[in-house]
Amino acid sequence: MNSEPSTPSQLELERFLPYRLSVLSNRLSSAIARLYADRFALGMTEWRVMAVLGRYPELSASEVTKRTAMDKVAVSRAVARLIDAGWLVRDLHQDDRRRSVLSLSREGHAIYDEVAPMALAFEQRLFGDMEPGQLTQLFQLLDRLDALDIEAEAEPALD
Amino acid sequence: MNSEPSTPSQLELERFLPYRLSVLSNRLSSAIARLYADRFALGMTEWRVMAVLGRYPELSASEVTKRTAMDKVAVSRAVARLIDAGWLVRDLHQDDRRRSVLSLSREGHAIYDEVAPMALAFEQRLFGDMEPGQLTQLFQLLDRLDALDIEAEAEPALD
DNA sequence: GCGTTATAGTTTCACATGAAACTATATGCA
DNA sequence: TGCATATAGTTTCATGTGAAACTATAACGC
Repeated sequence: MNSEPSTPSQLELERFLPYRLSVLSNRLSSAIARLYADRFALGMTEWRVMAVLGRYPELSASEVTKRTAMDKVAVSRAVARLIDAGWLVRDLHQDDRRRSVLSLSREGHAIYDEVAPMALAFEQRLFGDMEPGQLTQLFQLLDRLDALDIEAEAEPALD
Repeated sequence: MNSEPSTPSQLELERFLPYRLSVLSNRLSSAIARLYADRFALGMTEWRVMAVLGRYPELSASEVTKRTAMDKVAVSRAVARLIDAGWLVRDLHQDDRRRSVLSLSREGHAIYDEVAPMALAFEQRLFGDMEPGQLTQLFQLLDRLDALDIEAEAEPALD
């Protein structure tokens, strides 16, 4: 699967960047999931919610939605399961009773404290030996792509 | 969502590369899917099968599986749907009647000829303005990560 | 205040997906 | 040959997922 980019005129899956990213990212995601799925009964969506709340407690569900780039249905379900498991507590916002206020429970935080370092070590293992400059470039690329308004492109006027 | 890498000790989703890749790749995939999902009744798995067979006809299902990095169940289903739609034809291998021999039909190839350039244009729009050297580095990074034996890491001995 | 509209979050439904079981064919070996 | 094992591909089943509908609360306009 080696490759050399150069404005190809034929679609070559191995050299097609969106495809390469998709395959890679799926591999990484399931490898990371293996860090916690077996030991704790924890899916990727649930772990993402915990990861955000471990760092930023007291978020509402929609704030979690924004930070995790998951949709609100997924967050709702993940939160329900986490509360059910006792790893998350939900309060209501004082001034706006529609909003929830989510935080990890003591047990949830214990899991977070165990899983987060494993995730970081994993990342370190993958990218740790890159030169700082390259890493910076990679992040700049990611930032640039994130900022791109991709959706509007496909259809001139999407309803 | 800006970021600067530096062996962080806290898990910050915005700076966690596997997460960033996952979010980006999902965005790209659905943007590309929008290129064909509406116009033709075509899912991502089916398009990937068509993309491979458009370039390399006469593959077996398991060869498609390898080239698309999809699992064989997904390929099997995609192939069934594509045959049903009349975009794919399946023969049996002469010497090994377990193996199928898959190729796009005339209609399937017409669709391929229409979608493939759109996909390439999309890629070009995203990555076209990168410097060649940077692109080469990106591909080298992808190749390196693809080659990494990630799975074995999570559990010392996975049964 | 009161009707309209917006927002937070949940539930429903229809569909996609992966693991495991299964069928069919081929290969290895006594 | 005939039995064990491997491989190609399909089907089944249980679970995950997003879009749309829905409920509840808040904000806005008059």
